[in-house]
Amino acid sequence: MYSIGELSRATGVKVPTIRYYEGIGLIEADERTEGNQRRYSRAGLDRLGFIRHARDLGLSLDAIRALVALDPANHHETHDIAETHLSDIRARIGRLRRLEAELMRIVEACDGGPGHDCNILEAFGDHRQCDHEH
Amino acid sequence: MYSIGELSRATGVKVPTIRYYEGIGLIEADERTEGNQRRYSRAGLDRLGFIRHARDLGLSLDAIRALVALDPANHHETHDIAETHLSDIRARIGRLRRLEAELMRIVEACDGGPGHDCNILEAFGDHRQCDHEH
DNA sequence: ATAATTCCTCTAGCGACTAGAGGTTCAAGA
DNA sequence: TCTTGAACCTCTAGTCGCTAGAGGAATTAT
Repeated sequence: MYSIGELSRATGVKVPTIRYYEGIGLIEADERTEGNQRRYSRAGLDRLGFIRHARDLGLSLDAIRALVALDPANHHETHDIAETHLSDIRARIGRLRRLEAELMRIVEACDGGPGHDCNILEAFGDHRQCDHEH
Repeated sequence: MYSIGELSRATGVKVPTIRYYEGIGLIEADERTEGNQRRYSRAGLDRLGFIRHARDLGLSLDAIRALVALDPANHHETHDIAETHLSDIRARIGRLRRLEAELMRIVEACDGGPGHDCNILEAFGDHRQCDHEH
């Protein structure tokens, strides 16, 4: 049996976060001591490790809740959740790439040299110089 | 002079958001009518447009606050803020690319076919299969 | 004059935590 | 066995960048 602190060190999830997860019904302690302290089994540790990993992958707690509630035999849904998230990530990469291009344009609006004419602030404010919508 | 609704339509920033920006001291109405309604000048509109654009670029309100407080002649700092943000965005793209690779691995852990052995949930939970840290 | 629309302030909620107060329990050493 | 100190407990409130809603006042159009 692990204490909450041991669980925290083993998974990398902070102690208050573990309690927060319990508060929203994502995990539960397997037992409590006489003095009301949480004790976790190996299964509890694995479950939290799973959640940690999924969070690192960027899934929302809601998506994770769906994931852990799944019948392990029913992997269609698991697949769906993973694929939905994959396309989300791809969309985000695309958006960030466009931002990157625009920021490069803005930074290049000024070469940083002294006594130089620089319109970087104007470039920041001006939508019309962008060739894409946002 | 523009009403808050006109400002909202012109910039694409929602009315409650404009009031929120005022609440945190980012903008101010140039005047109030007898009946206490906000009225904005063209300069106010431009300022909000600037903020909108910078938000779209992913800058935090704090970064924007720094940006609008700058002396326009001092473009070193402006440059710095833009470049810092640019490298932030590049780091985020890198991270998302790694997540993409891992999610692809996870999705491929199951071909979705019926009656097939699928370890997608295990793949989700298992850090050891990743070749990178997170 | 009336009706429709926009506006006002204020409070509370979202996700996913994080920080702190104030008090209790546990584990290890003397 | 006692004592210390670390770890634990619950509870509330704060973070960021909004968004939603209540309940009422002002403006605009007919």
